[in-house]
Amino acid sequence: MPKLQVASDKSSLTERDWEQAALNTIAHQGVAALAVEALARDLGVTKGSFYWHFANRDALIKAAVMRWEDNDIKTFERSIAMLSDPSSKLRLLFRRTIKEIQSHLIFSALFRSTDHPVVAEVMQRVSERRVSFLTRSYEELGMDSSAAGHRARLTYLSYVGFLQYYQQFKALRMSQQEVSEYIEHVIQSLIPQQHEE
Amino acid sequence: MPKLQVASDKSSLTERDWEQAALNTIAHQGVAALAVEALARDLGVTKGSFYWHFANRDALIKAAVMRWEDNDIKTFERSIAMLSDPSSKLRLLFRRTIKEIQSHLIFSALFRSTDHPVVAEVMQRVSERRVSFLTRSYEELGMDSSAAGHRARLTYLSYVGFLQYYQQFKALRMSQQEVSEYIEHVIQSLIPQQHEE
DNA sequence: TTATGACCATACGCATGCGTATTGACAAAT
DNA sequence: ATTTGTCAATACGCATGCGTATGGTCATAA
Repeated sequence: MPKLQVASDKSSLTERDWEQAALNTIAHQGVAALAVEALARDLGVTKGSFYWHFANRDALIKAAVMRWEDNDIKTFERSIAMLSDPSSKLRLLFRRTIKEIQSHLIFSALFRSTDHPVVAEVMQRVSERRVSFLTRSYEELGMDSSAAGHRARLTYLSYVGFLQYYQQFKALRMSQQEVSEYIEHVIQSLIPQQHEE
Repeated sequence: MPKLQVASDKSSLTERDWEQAALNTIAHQGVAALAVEALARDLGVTKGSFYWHFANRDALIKAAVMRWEDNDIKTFERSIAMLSDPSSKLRLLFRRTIKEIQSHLIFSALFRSTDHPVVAEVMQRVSERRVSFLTRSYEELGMDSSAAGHRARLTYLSYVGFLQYYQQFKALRMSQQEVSEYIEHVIQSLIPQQHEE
């Protein structure tokens, strides 16, 4: 009979554990660097165990990436989507860029690995959702549909570029302070200000 | 005695030929996908030839990437640097994003491969040069030093993000027309307008 | 206490890709 | 005509990494 695995019981591994470890590797070294034998080593077992839990490497990637997407959606809906003022939404979203680093690192790594079909599919959906959200927010701030769409793309793509730059040259330049100032500049530059007279 | 190779003489290959082929592969499949045996196949020879021209794979990457950087600098200095009006410089630079696709594809591919030390070094220099140029241009347009720096980063990183998105989902969405409109929106949004009264 | 199912180790086959060693072909110089 | 230097083919060794096959351990259910 199947065993009921409790969180603290680390006597044996579950699919979840493997997916979690996979996401960790992806975050720091990218999808290409994800090797099952290395992963098994990290988890203190051999790959004989891996192939009991998953059919192959691709199945792991798929499961891990979809778990990330799921978590991404839930986190978003528990925070930003609950705000009503569009300007506040955007500001919070922008400032989020430097919090919850792990999730952003995964995002960035996945964005660079769209040669893998499953990853491409997921990043497709993620991009669409985020750009749509941004477009709606800019429309609510009074921009016309066309401008809002372009501004949404500009916003999203500057986010993509920032993460890539920040991740790859991280030991480099730009203190935490500078990053904060940069984000505030972006807020000033991209979010239309409401001058109520 | 060494043979003097003319451009049209394709009876045998030169270092340049290998570097050119390497850059082409990098542009379309990234640095990681660069394999000497596959490259030799593309050039119609075997790898026995490759190791006569280069010590190893890394030497090829280094030579190819540095050739690209060199060409990048020269192209820049032959066009944009020659303009005097900073606003014109920036506009031309932005609109360049959709021309000379090959060079942009290489840029984007290299930016995703900074795990390779030589590539990291080159992209480091390239990034610095471009951000510096943008910063100076924005300052010439009247922005203060701090704002100009941030705006330069925002500009550069949105460029990085755009290329990555455009490359990876290229068959997808966004017609040439849409891209043009997007670029014009970016120009409007990021370049301060001179209202002379 | 025996049997079953969950989890893992060991050992293998196979493909890819780097780098080396050796030999060959062919043009230009002597 | 012979030699020398340039470019390339062939064949090998080696490492990595995927996937499979098979057997072992250990808890729990019967």
